[in-house]
Amino acid sequence: MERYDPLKIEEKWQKIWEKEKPFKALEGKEGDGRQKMFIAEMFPYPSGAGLHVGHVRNFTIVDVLTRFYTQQKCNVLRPFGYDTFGLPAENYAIKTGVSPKEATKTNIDNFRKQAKRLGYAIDWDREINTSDPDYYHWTQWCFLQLFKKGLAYQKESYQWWCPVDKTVLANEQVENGCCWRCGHEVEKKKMKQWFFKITAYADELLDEIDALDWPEKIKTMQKNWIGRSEGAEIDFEVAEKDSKIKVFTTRPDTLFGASFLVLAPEHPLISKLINDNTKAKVEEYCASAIKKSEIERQENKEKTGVFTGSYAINPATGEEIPIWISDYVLMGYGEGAVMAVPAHDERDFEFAKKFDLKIAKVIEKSETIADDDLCYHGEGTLVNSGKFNGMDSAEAREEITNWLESQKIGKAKVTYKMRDWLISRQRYWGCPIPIAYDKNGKPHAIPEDQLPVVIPEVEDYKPDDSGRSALAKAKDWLKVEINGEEMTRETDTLDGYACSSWYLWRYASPHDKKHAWDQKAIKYWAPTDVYVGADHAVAHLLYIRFWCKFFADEGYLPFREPIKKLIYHGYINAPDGKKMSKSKGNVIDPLDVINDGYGADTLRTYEMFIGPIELDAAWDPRSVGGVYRFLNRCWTLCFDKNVACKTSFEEHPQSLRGRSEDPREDGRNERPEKDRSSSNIIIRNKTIKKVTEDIYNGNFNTAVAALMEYVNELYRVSAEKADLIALAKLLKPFAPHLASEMLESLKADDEWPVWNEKYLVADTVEFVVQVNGKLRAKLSIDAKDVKNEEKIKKLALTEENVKKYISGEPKKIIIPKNAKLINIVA
RNA sequence: GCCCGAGUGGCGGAAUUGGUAUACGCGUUCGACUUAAAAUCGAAUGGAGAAAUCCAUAUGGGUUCAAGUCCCAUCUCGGGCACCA
Repeated sequence: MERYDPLKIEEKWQKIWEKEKPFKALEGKEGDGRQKMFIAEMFPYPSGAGLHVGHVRNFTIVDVLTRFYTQQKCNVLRPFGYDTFGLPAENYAIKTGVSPKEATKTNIDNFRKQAKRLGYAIDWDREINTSDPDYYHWTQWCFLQLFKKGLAYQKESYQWWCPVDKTVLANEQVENGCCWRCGHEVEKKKMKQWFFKITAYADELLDEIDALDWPEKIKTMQKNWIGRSEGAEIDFEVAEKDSKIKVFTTRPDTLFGASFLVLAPEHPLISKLINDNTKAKVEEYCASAIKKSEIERQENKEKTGVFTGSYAINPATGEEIPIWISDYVLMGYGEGAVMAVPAHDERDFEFAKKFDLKIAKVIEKSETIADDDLCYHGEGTLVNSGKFNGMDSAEAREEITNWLESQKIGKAKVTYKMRDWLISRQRYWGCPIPIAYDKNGKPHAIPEDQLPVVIPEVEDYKPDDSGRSALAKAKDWLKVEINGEEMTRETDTLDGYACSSWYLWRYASPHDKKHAWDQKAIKYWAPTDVYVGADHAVAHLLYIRFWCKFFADEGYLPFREPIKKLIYHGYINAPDGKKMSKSKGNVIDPLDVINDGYGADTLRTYEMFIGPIELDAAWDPRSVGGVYRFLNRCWTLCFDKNVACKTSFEEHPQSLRGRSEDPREDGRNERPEKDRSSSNIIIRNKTIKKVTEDIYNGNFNTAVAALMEYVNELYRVSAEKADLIALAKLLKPFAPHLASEMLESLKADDEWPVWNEKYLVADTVEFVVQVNGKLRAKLSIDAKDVKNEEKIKKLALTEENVKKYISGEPKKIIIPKNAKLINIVA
């Protein structure tokens, strides 16, 4: 027998797949009648380091599903692409002078080569690359659609600015007050920037989460991120001045207890509220608060603030209340101003204590609540609240809101934590925003027939502190004529997340020169049936939902949710459980694992076996060896005739067909192999069922375990040809090269096998006998008697070891429907 | 602080959703083959005990004929959010 040589057989099959393209998605009529499946991973950023084990986990999950559905004769679209804009390529360019375009090409070539080495069932004719002008042409087109509808707009405001990468960042890209890319502390900078109005879809994004087949964890994170709060907007008149301050509160029921107002330091009305006495102090406070970094704010949560010198009038009590400024009030949320109710809000309470402000109790908690805190923020009964006294707080929220509305000084309002999506980046290596400015600085869309706006080559990629990207250095490129008018191009590029907010739809018609996506193709393929990834729980997965809803509204998409099922997997860590990183020197290179002689099949199968897919897992080199042993045993079973098929194939012509699971009802039951064979049918059918269901449910680790059990069992009972065929078919999604080799030698196709329920039951069934819930005996019951409770009871009660624990008549005997078990209560 | 998860052998992890706890793999031990080693094959492997049996799913209670699974409290770890009014 030839020994298992993964490197040799993998090369052989990869050559065949390269030539025959068996994974090409069928178009139009060819695919008719088959169920379509669109499966994709979150496309990778092709780094210079090549694939890492995390990519392999990601891509292998997709591959297992792709092959599983392909073997079931579905028409599967499994494309591949590269998310290529971004800082690493640009920083590499700054360091080495190699253009990002060139570096990207090298990296893509390497990624493609490595992905092919892993034997992935990819339709390579559908590759996309976000930095290809043929692609970003349509990213710019998408931008213009949003711009036309007013959903892409400019706003001057304070934004997170990374002083190292010299660009602004979206809220989602600031982690613990630091830049998500370089880790440096971010600063606030006031700039005019482009935004996408994602908040216009806040309600729909929230409402449709529940129906998605996504992990609960992600759904909860998105809900929290959107952060919907219901409450009221209330106008407070400023005393002796002709202006109003709007506040947002979720507790209008506490209005009578509002004893001062607090504004955010960025609040636009501040300049009107100060007087000669307070001016200097207020201006100093605001300037320093705005300058504070997020980390400084987090470290020092002690309340600070300053009095403006003005008073507002509480519309409920008519009382004059002081207006303060504090950085605990955020300009970006609600109205950037709050009515402070220190008796019933922790933060207002702290502030009032510190600055010795009035605390007025308006909610009486019920006596059953043991809460001695001076500040009570729960529900209760209204007191000191005029005509609302005695009312329940929940009811009072509605009643007071109604009263405010009748007085035209307030109304019910819903507010979200989510802000609009900041998309401007002051970087070179990104999709240029297709906008130009006229002499007056007014933005105009670049006409669609002038797209794409191609990234110009520049000498120096380095950004500076000007707040403009390196594109500003391409002087000729900056000038553009629109409708005969000379204009200057926008030099900001789009956040990379914009490029990945529509790429799934591009896969439907990746080479379309006239449209972002072809209507017929998108109708057939989308939405994505299964999407696999890690990370990006909020940002990417929220943005793509937002664009989907927008383009559905515009009539370009026939669905409102882009992803039916989401598989969100954990990371693979180093053997010590720590994150793999170059600096720690604990990185496992998947290509090394392959080339060490284990091969791609072992690597793939190991990563599916490593643990539950949603959990992080630590790399264990010894377990890799265990999986290799398993595949080796499969090989031996199939190709070493001394182990496998001790009875030669020719004696069982009926099982040569491989598909029949009913070979023994033809009068040949007298054969001595009868017993062996019937036990083979049972384990074979059990395994087919288990593996099929596990893959459906994403339990890849137990699917592999079931295959291992099957192989162990086949070593014990010795395999029939039908066993080997079933094994190879079930193994193919995980170890496609080995399985192909086996199927070729067995002269079988790879159609997914089907189990037959009637073969799942053996002739005799083992019953467990419990006394008071403790295992005391086991019975062997004839399959035909499993429903015969009287017989089972009788048999159980005659067991010596059962009698021992029973004195007299049993009180109760329970035989559950769904378990082979009898429990005697003595 | 708030909101989610999760705690099972020496290790990674199974357990039909309330029904035989520890599948599968790793590791360890013994045996076969070999001059020898590797590879491979076979056996054993939660703890205590000679055995019957008893004790074990983070801890303490509870519900149930029956709890890893459900309920209450506590502890520990991981993740997310974090002055969002």
